[in-house]
Amino acid sequence: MVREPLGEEAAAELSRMFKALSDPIRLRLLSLIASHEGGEACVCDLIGPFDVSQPTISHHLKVLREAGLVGSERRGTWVYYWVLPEALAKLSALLEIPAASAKALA
Amino acid sequence: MVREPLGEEAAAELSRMFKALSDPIRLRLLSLIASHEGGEACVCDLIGPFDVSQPTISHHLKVLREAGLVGSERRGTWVYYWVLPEALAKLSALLEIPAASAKALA
DNA sequence: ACTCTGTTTCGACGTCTGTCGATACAGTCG
DNA sequence: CGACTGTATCGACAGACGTCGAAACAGAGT
Repeated sequence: MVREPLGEEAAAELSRMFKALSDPIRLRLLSLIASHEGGEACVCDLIGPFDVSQPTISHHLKVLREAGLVGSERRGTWVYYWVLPEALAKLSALLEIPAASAKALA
Repeated sequence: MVREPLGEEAAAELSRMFKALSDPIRLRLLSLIASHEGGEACVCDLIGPFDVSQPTISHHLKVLREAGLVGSERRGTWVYYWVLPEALAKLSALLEIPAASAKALA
């Protein structure tokens, strides 16, 4: 991000990912999934902690999935979600500002 | 994010920052500022690269500023913006998923 | 003081987003 | 097959968001 001014297409794709993270419920969902034992969680584990309805949680999970941040799979009765680490790593790397680039050190 | 399930307040604050990054123009603005010589840029440097009006750019800069991602200061005729590295570092660290936590390695 | 340039604020408009209840779909177990 | 549980989709609605043109504000220079 510091080296190149970030082209239009790249910015569009990245902004879609960040948009998925721009809701407090989705952030908490992601951290619940990531911190869940085995690295994955069933939808039924994700409804309890929130005050919103089940369809709303389902909607948020869909947003996370379509942003490429989580994967999902049905196994029998339940649907499991897990985090896709490459996606988060991509965003994390983008936000790393080399200390030498900070204004204070210029 | 992997260790603790991310409390409501923390999620709310972080989601505000991610929301500021959820627009392609704001992402490009941020990278333009970060990659600009000296680590800061004048608003007049930030208008040219975009197809939107100047008030719209000003609006986006305000969003970035209120999210705590950039600082700004008027010096004479021009207003300068710079990135606040601590804020980006905070988000970057949040998104770092230890490899051992990935589902594939569980 | 006046004007000119750079920047922000204001008011309005159409679109997108989060939420809900109701409903449909998927699998399991009698 | 039929009922039951878990999950996704649909349709609707209120509120938030990105954008614009017009207007206000801030400094610099004449």
